[in-house]
Formats: sequence, structure tokens, C-alpha cells
Amino acid sequence: MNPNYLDELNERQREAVAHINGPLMIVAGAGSGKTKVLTTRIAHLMRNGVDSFNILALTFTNKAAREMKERVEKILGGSEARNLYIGTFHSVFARLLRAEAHRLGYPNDFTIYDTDDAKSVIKTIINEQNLDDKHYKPNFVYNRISAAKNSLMGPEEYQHDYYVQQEDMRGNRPMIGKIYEMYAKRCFKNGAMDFDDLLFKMYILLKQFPEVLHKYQHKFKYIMIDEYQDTNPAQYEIIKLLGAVHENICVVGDDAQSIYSFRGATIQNILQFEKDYEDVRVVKLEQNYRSTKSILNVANEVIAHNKGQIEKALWTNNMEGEKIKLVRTMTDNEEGKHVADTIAEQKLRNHYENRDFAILYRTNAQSRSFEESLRRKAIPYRIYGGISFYQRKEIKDFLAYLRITINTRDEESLKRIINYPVRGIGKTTIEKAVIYSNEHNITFWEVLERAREFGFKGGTLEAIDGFVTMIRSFQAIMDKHNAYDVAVQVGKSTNIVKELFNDKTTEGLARYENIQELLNSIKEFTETPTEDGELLDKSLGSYLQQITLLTDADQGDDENSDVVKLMTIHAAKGLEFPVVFSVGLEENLFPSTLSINTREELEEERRLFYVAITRAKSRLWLTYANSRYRFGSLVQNEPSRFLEEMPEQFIDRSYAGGGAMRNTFGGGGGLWNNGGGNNMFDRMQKKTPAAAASPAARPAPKPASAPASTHVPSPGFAPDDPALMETGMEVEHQKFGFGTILSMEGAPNNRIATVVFPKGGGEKKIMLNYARLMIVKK
DNA sequence: GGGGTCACATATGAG
DNA sequence: ATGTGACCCC
Repeated sequence: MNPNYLDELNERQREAVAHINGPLMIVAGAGSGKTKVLTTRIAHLMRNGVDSFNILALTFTNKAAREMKERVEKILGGSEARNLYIGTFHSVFARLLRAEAHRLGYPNDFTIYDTDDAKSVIKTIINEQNLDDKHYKPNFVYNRISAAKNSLMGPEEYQHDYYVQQEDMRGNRPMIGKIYEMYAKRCFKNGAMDFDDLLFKMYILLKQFPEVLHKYQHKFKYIMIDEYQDTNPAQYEIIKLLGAVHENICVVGDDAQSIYSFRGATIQNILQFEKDYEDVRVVKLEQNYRSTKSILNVANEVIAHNKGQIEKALWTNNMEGEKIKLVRTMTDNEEGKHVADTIAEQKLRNHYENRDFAILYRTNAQSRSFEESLRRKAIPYRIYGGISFYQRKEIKDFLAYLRITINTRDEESLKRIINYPVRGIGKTTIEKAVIYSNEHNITFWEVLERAREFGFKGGTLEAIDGFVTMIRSFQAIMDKHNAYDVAVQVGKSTNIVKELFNDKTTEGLARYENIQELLNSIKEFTETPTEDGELLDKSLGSYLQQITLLTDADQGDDENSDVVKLMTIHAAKGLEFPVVFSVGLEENLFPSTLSINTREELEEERRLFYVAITRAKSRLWLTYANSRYRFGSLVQNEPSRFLEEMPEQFIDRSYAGGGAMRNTFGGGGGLWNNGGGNNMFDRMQKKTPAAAASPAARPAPKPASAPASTHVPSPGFAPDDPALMETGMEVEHQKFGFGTILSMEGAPNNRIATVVFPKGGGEKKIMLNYARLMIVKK
């Protein structure tokens, strides 16, 4: 380690790094070298005799954790760094829970449910309870439950909390407490925890088992928390418990960047930190190393509109830089076009590369117009966020096999795949099994294991037994081999890989590629050394545990790819880019209609805008459109109120036609007459590139979906009796054409044939009772 | 089972 | 505009 590492820091940074014992709060403004301070501090602790095993550092994103790990490794070397506990709240707690789960009655290889899994369970319960899912929307119920857990409120407390009950009564949803209770029971029965449980159960574990608390209090003598302004009450209490003995808690945060209240975060945690502990040392990092003076001045003035902040003054030695460019366009499509044009122009003029640009928006749905315009100009880009790879159906299906192999209690996964690929276990069978499992208070899986005992017969029994045998064979592999070996076998035994390979439609091809990508990533997992302390555990269990906690943003972000980045502002927190486009600055969109009802909500939107501005290093564009498509119809929006909060001298409005001023007269339809009476608009419109050149206003036509191979039935086509069909026969189908029966399954009176149609899309499962097949050759 | 049609809701943000 | 869930047919 460079012995002069302290010299590379400014005075404030050094003060923070050098503080070893006792509570410390680092108020770190945007771009003030926060990560550098955190990593250097870890090195400094160790240099002063702290054992690497005793340090815990918690972040919010995998990305932040990875960056911290890498930088600490660079300072310390890999072997020492490996002992540190650095990770996200969720992943670290998942790991600790995995070690202690048995105390809570959970299997150690418990399954982690993502949001979709959780909502699916909730939906099942709502239906079981015969509640109207239009009124009890799974999404809404999920959010209530999530909020409860984040405030450490269990089902009991929820149902007895006066205030909460009042709220549910007002919305006429008195059953949410009951649903919560059943949901918690179901998750427990399934051996599953959702994201919020990783915090909630962690708290319960520490609270109920003093010996566990004691153990970790003494293990983690030094605790560091990144993005402290985004912690929720559950995280807050856990930190408090863990740090209670040594009080060596170092929190780093910026109240101006608190943007996660929807996840239960309370800005109060950081505002109150000084009152939580005795003798809190507060260090403020106020020098910004990232942005130009123009950018920083605009950011500072915007955020000054919020009340009740920790007092600080962010400044920079960087040069003044260009003014912030404000752009108005007519529609969202023109907005996209303008941004793409500007990127092309800036690449030429200022020698930027694609990777220097980021387009930041308020909602994921806004990405579309930018994708189109970038594609049309052949500018490579990548979208972060949105539907994650792991949420794709085929991926979830495949993972469900792996999950079941690890944890047979997981009914959610079991139901997903019990009849995928089709094996003749239909709705009736599943419903029966659910009833038996409830009656005998055993798991769904146990019903399947004892299928004969429960009276399943014939083809159904055969199918169930076959399924059970197959899963057991996976378990046998799992006991001796790594995650990849199991996955390969799953692909083979279930026929999923082959089936997708034979599907030659565009979607089928994409699905096949996704599965291949999944298999590759599992392979990669087993072949690269694990970074976090859990050394070289390449088991299936270890793989599954981390996979659910990955986000799209964590996927192969290779530094070499030269692409424009598109993401939400939330996803951009903690990142920086030479050139930023903050787009869609319109009322109803940013600030969002859903977040302007209270001062707190509006202030959070403003902080979000602040985050957007402060991502930019040297150039910043702010854009908005007069009208945009929403739900297929055009809606008009006024410019965002935030645009009025910026200091004029740092803003270049020449592309905005003065339209940034809101209509102060309150007259209807003022969009075209506003701007405080200036007549710039007509002149400026002509200068707008978007208005000047649009030779091809039509979007490129979408590629026609793969032409379905249309089969014309033979002249004398007449379906034959299903009872006559046997394996090996050649048959004709009205649509799929000629094919050969490969195999048969299912009960005698409900047989399912696997038929390969060389010209009709490969292998198909055909239910003989319904499909009309003609025997061509026996 | 699977493919088609139609109605309908749907979209803040994310581990 | 796009995705889904219910419903119907073969």
C-alpha cells in the first residue's frame, strides 16, 4: 500500500479517513470523492490494526459494492480484501440468514422471491379468499405489505395497528391484514423469503436470539453504511443493533440525494443521526470534483428550494464550462430525434465517444423514442433497467427447476413447472394436490411423492412419479456437482433446450438464446472465484442465492463496449457521465403526477432532479416536449416547474423558444402564447433541428413477424379416431402439415402425443382428444 | 394443450 | 401502443 495515501486526500477527506473509533457521519455532496474516502478509510483502519474480518460495509447496489471491493483490493491486495464483508444490505443479510435460517424454522437453502413471485403468491391468496382482485389489486396489496415489513410491522401488529387499520378501512380494503397474515404463512410454508423479509427476518433474528446478536456484534466491530439517506426503519434498527456494542458506525450520505422514500426510506435517519449517538463526529465533504461550475451552480440553486436540509455548500475548482442547454420540442418523438442528432453532432464537434453520453429519464416507458432515434442513426446504445433478464418467462421457468431441486417446499416454483414442458399433469390434478396438501398440512411436493397413496392413478400417477424421479435425479447431481452440472442436466432431462431450439419463430429463437445465456452465466459463476467471503462455493444453492438479488444494471457491464447509456434517474445515482441528457422535463411526468400531493413528495422529486443534474461532468442538456403519447393517445404537458428554479445566467434557452416560462396568466391553452410575452418562439422554432430536417418522419417499419408456414390440407383430409394413433405413425395436421409421432404420454383417455412437424415449427405436443390428425402411414 | 380473438387495464422509482 | 387474462375452438 502506498504509505502516502493520506496525501492524496483533501483536508476534509483526510479527517474522515483518519477517524477510527466512535460514530462518524460523512455528509458527502455529489461528486465529492465519497467512494475514495470509504475505500481509503477501510485501508486506514486495517493499517491501524483493525482485522479485516471485523469490517462490514453495506451498500444499496451491487454495483457500488463491487466498485468498493475492487478499489479496496487495489489498495490492499486481494487476499486481505477477501475477508471484508462488503455487499448490499440484501445480499449480506441473505448470507447471514442462510447461516442462521434454521433458528427461524426456515431451511438454510431458502428461496428468495422476487417482486413477481411475491405478487403471484398474493394473487393466489386473493383468489383463494374469493376476494375481488379488481379491488384488491395484487400490486397494491404487495406495496402495503412491503411498507409494513420495512417498518418492522408483522401481520399481527398490522392487524392491531389503529392507524394502519384506519387507512385500510378508508380505502375499503379491510382484508389486507388478513392477506398479509396468509402471505407470511404461505412464504414460510414454501421456505421462501421476499426482498423485504431479508431485512425484516434479519431484524427478528437479531432481536430474538441474543447469542446471534452477540456473535455479529463482535464480528462486525467496524460498520460502514453507504447512501445512509436511503435507509428505511428496518435497516436503521438492524444497524443500531449490530453497532450497539462498539458504536464504530460510519455512515455516509447526502440528504440532497434521498430518492427512495417509496421503498420505505426515511430521510430522518440521516437528519437524526447526530441525536442517535453520543459524540458524533460530523465531516462534510463539500468540494465537488466532478462537474463544471455552471452545472454545480444550477444544481445548488435548484436544491435550495427544498426546506430542512443539512447545511452545506458544494463548490468546485473546475472550470466554468458551457451553459446548460434547454431544449423544447413538439413531441416525444422529436425529443428523441433531437437528442440523437445532438449526440451525433457532439461526437464530431467535441470528439466524444458513445460511452460518454447518458440519457436519463423519469420513467422506464420513456426510453422508446430514444431507442428509435438512436437506432435510426445507427448509434449503439444500451438500456439499463426495465424488464430484467431474470424476469423473462423462459428464464424463470428454468430457474424454477433449479429452485425446486434445492428447496422442494417452494410451491410457487413447483406450480410453474409441474406441467412445463407438458407432461400430462393438468389443472385438475394440481387442484386435487393443493387440497390434499392443505388437508394434511404437508407440502405440495410431499403430496406428489406420495401420489399413489392419495389415489392418483394411471397416466397421471405415471406422470407424477416421473416428475418426482426426475427432480430427485437433479438432487443427486447437486449433492456431488456444481451448479452448472445440475443446470445442464435440467436442460437435457426436461427437454427444454431442445424444444426451444426446434422453435424457429423469432420469439422462440430469442428464448433459446436467453437460455443459452443463462447457462453461460451459470458456467461463468462456477468458473470464476467468488468475490465475497464465501469462498469457492460453487454449489447450486450458492448460485441461486445471489441470482435473485442481481439487477439488470449488474449484468455484464463491460468497460469496452462503446454505447450510449439509457436509464432512469434512480438507476443513475452514484454514476457520472461527461454528457448528460435529462429528458422529459414536463409537469405530470417530472415531477410525476403521483408525487405532487405533499411537500415531502415534491421535494423528493426535486432531489431526483438534483441527482440528474449532478451526474453530468461537463455538458448537460435538459429537454421537454409539448406533447407526448401516453396510453396510445397524445397528451399535452406544460414545462416542468423545476425549469423555473434554475438561475438564468447559466442557462442557454436558445433551443427552448422561451417556452420554459410557465403560463403566468392562467389562461387556457396557453402553451403557445406563454413565455412572458416574448416573441422568440417563431424565430427559434426554425432553428430547431428537429423541426428543420425530418426527411423520414415515419419510423422504420417493424420487421414482419416470421411468416407462419401455412399448410394446405390434402384434398381428402379427414381426421382419424385418436384411439388409433400410436408412436411412430406419420400423420397430417390441418395447420402444421405432415409429421411423425415421437412419443405418447398422459392417461389413456387423454393422451398427449409429441409430434415432430418438419415444416410446421418442429416438435409440438398435441392433445389427441382435441386436435384433428389424419393418419398418413402406420 | 395451444392458438386465436377480444376486452381491458396499464405505467413512477428498484433490491 | 402494448401486454395480459378470459374465453372459445380444434
